[in-house]
Amino acid sequence: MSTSSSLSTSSAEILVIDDEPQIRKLLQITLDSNNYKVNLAATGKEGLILAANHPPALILLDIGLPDISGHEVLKQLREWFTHPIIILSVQNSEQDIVTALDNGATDYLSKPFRTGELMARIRSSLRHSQSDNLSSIITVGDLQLDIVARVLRKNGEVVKLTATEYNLISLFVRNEGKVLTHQYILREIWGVGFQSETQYLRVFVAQLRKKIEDNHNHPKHIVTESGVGYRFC
Amino acid sequence: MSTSSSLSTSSAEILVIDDEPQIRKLLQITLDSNNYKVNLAATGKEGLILAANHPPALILLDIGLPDISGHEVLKQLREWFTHPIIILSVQNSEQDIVTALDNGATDYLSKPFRTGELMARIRSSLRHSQSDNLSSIITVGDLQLDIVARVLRKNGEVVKLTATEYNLISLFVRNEGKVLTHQYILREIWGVGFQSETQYLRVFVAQLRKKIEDNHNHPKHIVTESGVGYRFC
DNA sequence: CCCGTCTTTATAAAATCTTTACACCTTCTT
DNA sequence: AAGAAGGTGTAAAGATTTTATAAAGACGGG
Repeated sequence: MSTSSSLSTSSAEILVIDDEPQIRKLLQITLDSNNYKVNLAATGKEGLILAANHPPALILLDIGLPDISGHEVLKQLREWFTHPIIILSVQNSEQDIVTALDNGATDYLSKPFRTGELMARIRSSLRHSQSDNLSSIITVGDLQLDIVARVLRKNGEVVKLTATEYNLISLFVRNEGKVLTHQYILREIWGVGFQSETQYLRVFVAQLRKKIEDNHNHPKHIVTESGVGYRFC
Repeated sequence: MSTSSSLSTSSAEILVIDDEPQIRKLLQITLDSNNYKVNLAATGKEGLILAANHPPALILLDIGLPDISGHEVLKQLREWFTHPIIILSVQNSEQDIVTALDNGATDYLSKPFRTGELMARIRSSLRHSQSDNLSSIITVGDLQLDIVARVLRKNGEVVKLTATEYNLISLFVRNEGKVLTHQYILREIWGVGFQSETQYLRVFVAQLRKKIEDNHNHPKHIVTESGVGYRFC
């Protein structure tokens, strides 16, 4: 996966998947002038192939594609592609946005967009995905996650976790401050097909809380968002 | 993308569709002196033709037209026209207003109206249609909605909201400045079939106000439009 | 076969949603 | 301008859904 080393902030490779020629043109010019290497795909199928053959540092994906739905492309990409995917969608399609975020989109932008804003988002997303990779230790409050060693520490002491527990806390830590829906978590940890097994999640969240919270009756790290999911702080 | 650039705030083109000569005259003078370019249509048919031949930045539409009903004009316009349409209606025709808003009107004004208020509404609508580029963080006054993280902040602090409360404030924030009818809100949040449950809405608006308004007896954000719906500012 | 881990079941507790009741405020009528 | 009528705000009780937790059963690697 991380063969595709996103180099220093500029000169990173970006894959654009969009069926509208004028948008592709605009993005090509804009990204080019910002020192990104650009690859273009006009269809979902083409995008999937290009991404697989030559994994970019970031993907810009139009959700309204003609051949395969952008949502489907996103799902297939997310089975292996861990770098940022920014969604482009037409205005006011709230449902599209929610679905896309639930399917693992990093961020989104509504068309029409100002190119300046797009560039800011690209920079921000790349910065994030880099710092994820570079510093293998992420610290949140009294917790430290060592991604390379696959170890969690609380106040310096190793917390003994099972594989699933580790995967879960890792997902939480990497998405600090963001509400993760039950479905999203289940898909990330257990895989597609387990999205209705919310009870698994409850059991493992309870176990994690016993191990990482000072007072597991008043959890400060793993916060319940009733009816939606959990948020890690 | 931004091909249909409505120019800088003034000198934008406005199309007035109204059968009453004295209203047309008044609007012509008022708009003119505010640096808008004005086109006038006396009938619905004429208005549709003018709009199609030369799309304006905003349309002022009288709902009580003699030839085609204003509602019909609105519907036909909304099949392709995405810029603001402000409705003018006679007093006491709340049903007309609600229907128009449901059909995609941006805002409404009851005749007789103060020209100052009309200008304010026009400015507000134009400002919106220019920058309705939803970014993943939308700021309105002291509130910030982070759609990606699914979190609302007030002065930087996270506001604890239930799922329904969040859905509601999200709808409001994404439609800032626009009147949302009870029916529309109920349909968006609870789904079709709940459109007569206006009491739900009152309860949840009250709860939201307690959480986001400085003084919930004098709400500044969620404003009541009596008989019609709510407007978020 | 044993041990650690995952899955499933059961149930108590918590949070949220719905409904009711009533006071209050607007708007319209006279 | 006063009263009536209808719309709105709020608290709180009841109903429902969602969540937490323990503990039993199932599974699989060594």
